[in-house]
Amino acid sequence: MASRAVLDTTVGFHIARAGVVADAAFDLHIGKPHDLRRVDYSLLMLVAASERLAPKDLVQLLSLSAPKLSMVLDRMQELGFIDRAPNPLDRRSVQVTLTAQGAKLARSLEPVARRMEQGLKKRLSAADHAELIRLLRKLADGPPVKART
Amino acid sequence: MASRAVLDTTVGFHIARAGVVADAAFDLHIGKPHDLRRVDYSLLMLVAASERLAPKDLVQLLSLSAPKLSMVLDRMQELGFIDRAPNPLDRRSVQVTLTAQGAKLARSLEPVARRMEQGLKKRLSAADHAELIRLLRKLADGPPVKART
DNA sequence: TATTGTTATACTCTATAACTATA
DNA sequence: TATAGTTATAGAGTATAACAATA
Repeated sequence: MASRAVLDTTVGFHIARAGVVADAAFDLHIGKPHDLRRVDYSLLMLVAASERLAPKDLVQLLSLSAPKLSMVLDRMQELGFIDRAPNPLDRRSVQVTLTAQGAKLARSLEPVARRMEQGLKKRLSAADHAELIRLLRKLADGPPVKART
Repeated sequence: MASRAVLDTTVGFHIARAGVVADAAFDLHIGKPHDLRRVDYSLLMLVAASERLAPKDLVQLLSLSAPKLSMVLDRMQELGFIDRAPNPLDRRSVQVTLTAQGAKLARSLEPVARRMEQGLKKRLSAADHAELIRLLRKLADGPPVKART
């Protein structure tokens, strides 16, 4: 039997495997109980943290295509969690804000999210948890992948 | 502006963001040049490492549904990279093996995969890279998420 | 009756292009 | 002409259930 050395040292493979666990934790604590998808939750928390964001910003922050974001915003608006209003300074642009209901939901999800992370402490110590996030951020925020100039 | 403390300490959010970078590196080095999807590549390398695996094993290792795996195996078989044969000890079960062509491809992808990981060294030092994989494995292989008994 | 694997189906996600309105 | 956002469409991924073969 050949070695699994290659796959075992491939970061992407392990990110995908860890993602399965993180997704299960999300579904258990947030997705199922609150009927939210990962992208709904992330969008909600990002708008909560920034007060108002343009779709363009959210496309960047969530790594979504513009069309997909439009659909997510449609759903979140129908659910009454967000509002869309034209930006008075540039009427091409839209300002996304939370409704009172959306802000209430975001606040109520904060302790839920903390419980979710606590649940992962069965697998990762607090130090491991912090270090994992530090390394994931370093990978995500580093210089672009291609651009071999 | 409210704080992003919650999202910033949510492992799943950072796994998703890092996954974007890892996926871009995969597409650049392996996906585009060799016309392989992530699941094709992982399957190829897993079968190469184990000589023969049952679909049941691959479902577990790749976190796929059984129907999706069937479709992946169909495609990889049509491309001539794998064979399927009934297990003589239990004819319900199937043995998946690499063809000569599949084994050749797997070997040729080893240096490519190493180059891909080298490319990530612009973002992560060698020590960071190893530590990140250690923590991701710990998260992926820990005790089940639910089972609150 | 249970297990392995496949086929069928519907639903969601993703990527691209075309379109509207504003600048 | 360029940009922000939406709509339309087609392709790929995902989940569920129904099925066939074997144990």
